[in-house]
Amino acid sequence: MINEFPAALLPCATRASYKPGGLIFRVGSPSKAVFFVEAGAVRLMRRGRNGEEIVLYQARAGEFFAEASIDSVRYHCDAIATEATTVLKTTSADLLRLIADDPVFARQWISLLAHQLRAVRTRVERLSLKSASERVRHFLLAGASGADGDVKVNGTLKDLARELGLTHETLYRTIATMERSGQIARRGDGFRLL
Amino acid sequence: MINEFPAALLPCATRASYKPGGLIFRVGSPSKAVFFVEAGAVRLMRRGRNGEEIVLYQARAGEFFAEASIDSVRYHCDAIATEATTVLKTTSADLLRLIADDPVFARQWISLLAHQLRAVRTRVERLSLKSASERVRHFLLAGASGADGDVKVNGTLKDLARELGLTHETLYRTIATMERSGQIARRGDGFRLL
DNA sequence: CGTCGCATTGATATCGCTCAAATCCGGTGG
DNA sequence: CCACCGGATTTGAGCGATATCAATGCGACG
Repeated sequence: MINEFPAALLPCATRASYKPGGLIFRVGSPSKAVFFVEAGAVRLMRRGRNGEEIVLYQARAGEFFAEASIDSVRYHCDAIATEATTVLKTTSADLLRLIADDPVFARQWISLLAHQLRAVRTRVERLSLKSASERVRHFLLAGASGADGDVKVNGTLKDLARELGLTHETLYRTIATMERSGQIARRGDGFRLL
Repeated sequence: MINEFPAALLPCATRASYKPGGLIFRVGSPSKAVFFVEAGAVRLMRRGRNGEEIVLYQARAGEFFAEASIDSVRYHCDAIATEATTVLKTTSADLLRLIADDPVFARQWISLLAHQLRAVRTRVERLSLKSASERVRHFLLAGASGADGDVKVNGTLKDLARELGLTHETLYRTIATMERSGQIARRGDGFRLL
């Protein structure tokens, strides 16, 4: 897995900084670049016809975003910095050149895309669950990476609610109910499945 | 986009046939191969804890599946033929060799993964919509490829319901309501957004 | 001709959404 | 240091949409 910006691309990359709420690109604009988050966080989102926010992806430090736009003409979503953020951006052309010239990098890039694909499919699976508590349980199972089984939540619970396809009120209530009935334990921003 | 099996892989590929309902691989078994559907259809699915089916992907003729398993140890879902199906299967090792040796194929494979990624993200967006009619509308907008704006539904409406994260009863009712109120038109297995 | 699965519609219950209000907490400016 | 502000968190009340259970028709297929 790539979690550093490839050195071979550094010469062609440009650095950009954004304030919280800053717009990086907009849905429908020509997709010329692929991005890498150096620091901060970026939210990829679209708006439904009623104006509700749909978060497609939340990219954090060390992650690429808009990776799939290499052979797409336009961006399919808005990209907005949720905090103070610096990104590196390369043109699709440069990236394609590196892929063509460097088989090792091509292999890494394929791994990256495959990993993303598995992650998004996991999310589809989660959103296919009909009950709120099942989604929370699925989330905790998938994220069970912490040593003691604790899952740390990045960002606010409100953000998590959006990721789970729930309103924040429902998520708060669901967490409270699951905690009371002894299904999960909570410690600060960490959760554990019991 | 790749819609034929790459000739360079043919020597290393093996062909297999399955009857309707035949099991191709099971969740948790070691992922050694990547598959290509020659004819028929394959459903990638998991089961929730209540036994309900969650369809992750429906692969049809000319499509790969389990593409993301190249650098994964185990399959994360079941693969089942929904009709009489023949597949070509290659080992991950052979595929990786081709990627390393043939930059043009590597490029095509990256396009394939990027395309899959966009498709799954579209589905996440759809599942994030809270109302049944919004999901139907979103589906028809995304699939608006037909000449006269008609979207042909592959498979049964029951399958579509699963893809939209709805029960089949709700989908039937939603379609009926939208048709009565003039939002969509229906002609056999084709639908149009008005 | 019987069976099986899809399509369709009805009745009902439940879960999550919506609107609303109160509290908490971190940051900011005076 | 304190007052204030905005956003997150939490809980309440009520409603509506969707799931669930149930029944029927229909076509395909053996």
